[in-house]
Order: sequence, then structure tokens, then C-alpha cells
Amino acid sequence: MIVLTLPDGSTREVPAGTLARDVVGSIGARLLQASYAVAVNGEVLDLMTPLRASGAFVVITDKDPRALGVLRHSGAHILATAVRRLRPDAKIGFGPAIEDGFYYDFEVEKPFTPDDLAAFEAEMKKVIAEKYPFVREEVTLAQARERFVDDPLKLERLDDFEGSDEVISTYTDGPFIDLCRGPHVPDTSYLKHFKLLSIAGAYWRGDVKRQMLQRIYATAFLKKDDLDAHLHRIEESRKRDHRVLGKSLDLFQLFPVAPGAVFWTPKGTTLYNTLEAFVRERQQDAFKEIKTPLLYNKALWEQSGHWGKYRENMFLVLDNETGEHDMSLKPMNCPSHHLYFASHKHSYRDLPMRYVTFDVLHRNELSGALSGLTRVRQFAQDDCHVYLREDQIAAEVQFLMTFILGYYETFGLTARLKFATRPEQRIGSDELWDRAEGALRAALESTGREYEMKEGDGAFYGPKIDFDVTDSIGRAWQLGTIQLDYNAPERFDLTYTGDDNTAHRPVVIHRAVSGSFERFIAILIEHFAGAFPVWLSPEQVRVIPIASDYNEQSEALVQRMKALGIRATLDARNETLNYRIREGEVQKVPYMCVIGRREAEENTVALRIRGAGKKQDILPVDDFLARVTEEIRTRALVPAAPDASTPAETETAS
RNA sequence: GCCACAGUAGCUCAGUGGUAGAGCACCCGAUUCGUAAUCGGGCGGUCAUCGGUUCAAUCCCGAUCUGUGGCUCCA
Repeated sequence: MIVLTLPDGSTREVPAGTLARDVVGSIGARLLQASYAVAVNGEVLDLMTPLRASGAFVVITDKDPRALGVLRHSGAHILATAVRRLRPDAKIGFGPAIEDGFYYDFEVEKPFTPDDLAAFEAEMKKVIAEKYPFVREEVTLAQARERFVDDPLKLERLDDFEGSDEVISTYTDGPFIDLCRGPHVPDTSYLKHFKLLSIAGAYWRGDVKRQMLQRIYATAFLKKDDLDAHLHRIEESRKRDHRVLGKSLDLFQLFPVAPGAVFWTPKGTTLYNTLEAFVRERQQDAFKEIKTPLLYNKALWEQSGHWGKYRENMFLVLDNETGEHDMSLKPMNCPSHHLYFASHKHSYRDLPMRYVTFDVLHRNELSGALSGLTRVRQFAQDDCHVYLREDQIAAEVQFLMTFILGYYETFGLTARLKFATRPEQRIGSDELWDRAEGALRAALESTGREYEMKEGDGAFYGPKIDFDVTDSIGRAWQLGTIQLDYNAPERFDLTYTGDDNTAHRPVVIHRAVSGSFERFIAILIEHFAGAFPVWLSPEQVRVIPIASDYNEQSEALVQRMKALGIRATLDARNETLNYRIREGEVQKVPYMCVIGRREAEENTVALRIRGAGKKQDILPVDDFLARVTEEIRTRALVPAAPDASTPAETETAS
């Protein structure tokens, strides 16, 4: 007999070998209907599993977040079942549940087409209707090899089990059998709300040197509403895609003759400069900005270690005199800063020394990796290197973290911290890494903030703290970073003079806040759906005279705003008021001032706030100017981004 | 770089083996308007580039470039 303890503390005593579903059924028939799996001592098991151990027993219903993972994994098998029926030649790879759904990888002679996708989805519905049970079997390695004799990818996977005592299990649903650890839902009919999303290429086992498989992405949910909401979310993020908004709001362009390099329009340049000015303002006291060369001899990269580890990502430049590609555009600012620090003597009293640089960087990214503003070949960072004594690390990390988090807060972005440790590809001794990781971790702990671990994800020269920022629709982006570096000081022979009048080795911290301006702007565009707070808006106020009689007053108002530093424009075109209002809304101008007879006579403005519709405030010009000036000065998050359901969002921007 | 898909006017897109069309934008004219598209007229394209098949190619085929979804990588 075994004893199962339910969440309410009650216990059930059943013979060993009783099926999980019978235990669930004995608790309640309705409960059995609503259950997807069970968990015994935290391990998720099929309902068909014979129970052999006593312990905590939890029924996994749709209230349990683990139910969705089980369902999606079963969905992957159902997908493979359908694909195998229509394309018997397809060899199966892996098919896991992922964050938003599931995928399955296939090796096929002829790649799948979008038409295939529709056919597979239809076939899946048949498999679901047939209500095949998922049957688990435990087999020996030899038996498994027998069963998957026609599936080379599975055979390769089975090789990993050689000499291991791990249990090998297979799952069968109707005609399809897969090598799988499980667990699964009881039968195929459990999958009700799903959608196949896309076809993509994926290397077998993620290895560039291996063959390309065809991956089918799909999503599935327990409830129809959840699926609909998810599909709606996909649609929403498509609408706020920075590449789409960048075009309709006229912020930037990309030309085929300059792949991966951004052409900023006047409005985009204003946005960019406003951001940069903000960073400069925040850094004016404790940091020293320097401008440094873009092109360097390879000697610098040999010293920094980039020539060996990073050269394939660098744009090499031909030196006509030597006939060699022994010059390179800089892919990062670090060596420039080290060069400068090393060029003169420093006292321990002057540390920490913080250099910042906004120079243009070039990285030769794979052509297929380029995407809008988020992945480019030419970009700029708000890059900072801090040179400090080892005893200053904790205080400096706290200082930088406060700086970075305060910056994000201005935009209404929240950040999660990740601590990343030594990667496989690295320079420096293990002793040095032990010291660096220990010091950075201690500094991080001293802030009292929560953080996650990212083992093996550090920079090749040191461990780091990454700042993952969550935007307004819940997507995470890695932006800022604090990286501790004991290697560069050695390589560049950096020193400072201590109070004992001898040379000491400083430590270097690499810090970026925005990541890159390009990518940060992409995130801001999507975060605000193009409706920037007034301080960031390229155009802050648009003045619209109702008729040409009021052009003069309107022009005077614009001039007055410009004198106050407000980015104001006049729209006195010979178009209807409705037309011009609509255009201002589509362009997401935060404030529109309508000037007619009443306003001209009373020296007021009829203020239309972006996204607020017909509702308008009539207020004295002076009050309006004071309000806008104050909002800009405080970088207030106003006016709020309009709800995505406003007409401006559903109509095509002109 | 690899796999798949795409490229038609400034933008969004339709279309055909017999050298192209809409809406918006832009220009001109009328209209002087009270909060999301006034009306009329006009301008505008080597159908991404190069090559092939064909009597004939924007359309079929191939290569190249660029973009998109992924893989890999990463700010």
C-alpha cells in the first residue's frame, strides 16, 4: 500500500500500482474530467501512470500552470501524427512545448509550404476527433532502436542513452510513436484550442554544421478565450512593430545599399538626439565624456584579444600602404577607453574614473540576423567604462544600478536582473574568474535585489549583471549591462598609484544603459506604440487654425512656443479641420491646439489631447504653455498612450 | 551564413504569357470649414537587378541583391 497526501492534508491509502486516474476518479468524477495529469512529490505524471510511491499528490487541472505545458507537448505529438499521415517520408526530430506554444522539427526532402500548414492543421483536427489514447511504454535501448529504425534522428538521440540507466519510454497515439519522456494528456481529444503559426528552418540540435530541419511553430491553450487573446496579442504587436510605425511616423529608413545601417529622418533624429541629451544630462556630474577614433590598427585588437576571438564580426579595412586588411572599424569602445586611461598616471584618490562615449560602432552581423532597428551593423551605445579599486566594487555596482534603474523608470519600463557567469569561450585564468564572479556577486547581493542566474552567459572577459526590461505588452528585452573585467587591466597594463606610492592594478567595469540607441528606440516605439510622452515626441504641439483668418495668431503662438524650446508646428494647409485633426492623431502628436474666433479673441487654445477624442479643454495660452513646459521639464509620462482600440490604430496611417 | 517565403507608383495593395491598375500621398483648382478623410482635375511605374526559355516575359526558369519568419549569434 502507498499513502497519498492531498493538498488539503487528507490522505488516501491505495494499493501500489493503482492508476493515477483511478485515484483522481475516487476523489470526484468531475475532478477526473477536469484533470490533465497528476503530480506526485512534484513530479508530473500521466493519468495512466501506475502509482508506486507515497507522497504529496496533486491533481493537475486547468488551474495548474503545468497543465498547459503537458497539453502543448501532447499537441506537438498530434502535429507529428498529422504530418506523418500526409508526409510519410518525414523524419522526426524533437517536438517540445515552449513558452508560447510548441514546435516540432522534421527532416523532409521537399520543404513544407504554407499550404501544407493548412493541410496539417486540418489533419490534426481529424487526429483529435479520433481520440487516440496516449500510451506510454518503457523499453530497453535495443527495443527502442528497433522501433525507431527508420528515424535516424531518433537513433542519434538514442545513442545518448548508451551506458546510462535513465528510463527510456515511448508514447503512442494511434498510428504515431515517439521517443518521449512524457507526460501527456490521456488522449488526443484534449487538444481543443490550437493554431499552427509558421514554418521555419532550424539546425538539427541547434548546430550550424548539421542539417537544416523544417520546424513548425504552433500555439495551444486550455481555453478558447486564451487562444483568441494570444492571437490578438500577436496582431497587436504586429501593429506596434517599430518597422511599421517607423515608416508611418516617418522616424527612420533602411536602404538596401546600406544593410543594417539606419538612416534617421528629421523626426527620428530629433528623437535620437533627445534621448542622447537625456543620457548626457544624467551623466554630466559623475562621468567624463570623450570622443575617440572609429578606425584602429589591428595592434590594438591584438592587445584587447578581439583579433583572436571577435575578428569575424569586425569590419576589416584595407591599408593601401601595406596591402593588408590590418585596420578595423571598432566594434566596441572598451579598447579606446583603456588606451586613454593607460596614457597617463592616476592616483587612487581619483578612482573611480568613469569615461563615457557615444561613438558609432560597427559589427559585421550575419546578413540573415539583421532586423529593423533591433539588429543592425552600425549602432551607438551609451557606453561607459569605470576604472576603480577592488574595494570600490560593491559601492560602484550599487551606484550604477541605481543609475540604470532610474533611467528605465523615466520610460515606465521595469527591469529584472540576471547574473551571468563564465562562458566556455573565455580569456583569463580560472582564479581570476573566481575572483571576478565572487566580487560581482557579492556586490549584487549587497543591493538586496532579486536576481536570476544565467550560467555560462558572461562576456568572454568577465561576469556580468544584465538588465532585462519588460515593455508595455510584456515582452522582455536585454538592455543594460554591468560587466566586471579583470582581464583588460592586465592586457592593457592599466595602473594607478596607491597610497603606498606603488603601482596597483585597477578593475574595469563595462556599463551600458540603453544597450544601443537603435535598439532602445525600437523598444520605445513598440512600448509606447508610437505615442511618445510629450518630452520625447519629435513634434510636441501642432497648432491648427480653423480658417485662414486665424493663421496669423496661430503662427505667433508657434513662434512663442519655439522660443520656449517647445517643438511646435503649424498646420495652416487648405484642408478641412477634420482632415488636419485626423492627420495629427494618426501622426500621434501629443497636443493639438485649435485656434478659431473664440480662441483668437480670448487668447485661449482649444486643446485636443492625443487619443482623448472629442473631449477638449479650453484654456488660456499661458496656462497651456506652463503645463507643457513643466511636462517636458519633468519628463512626465503624459499624455498616456492611447488605447490600441482607438480609430487611429485601426485605420491605415497615411 | 543556413532553410522557407516575398519584392508591382512615395505608401498600402490588386492584376495579366501580348509592354500595367485602385485608394492614399503629391501638384493644380474650387471650398474658409469648430475636433479622425470636402469635391473635381492632374502628375507619377525599365513591374528589385542580371541572365535564360518563348514569336512575345512584369508573369515561367536560374542567379544576384534586399526584406520577412526562424536557426545561429547578439547591443
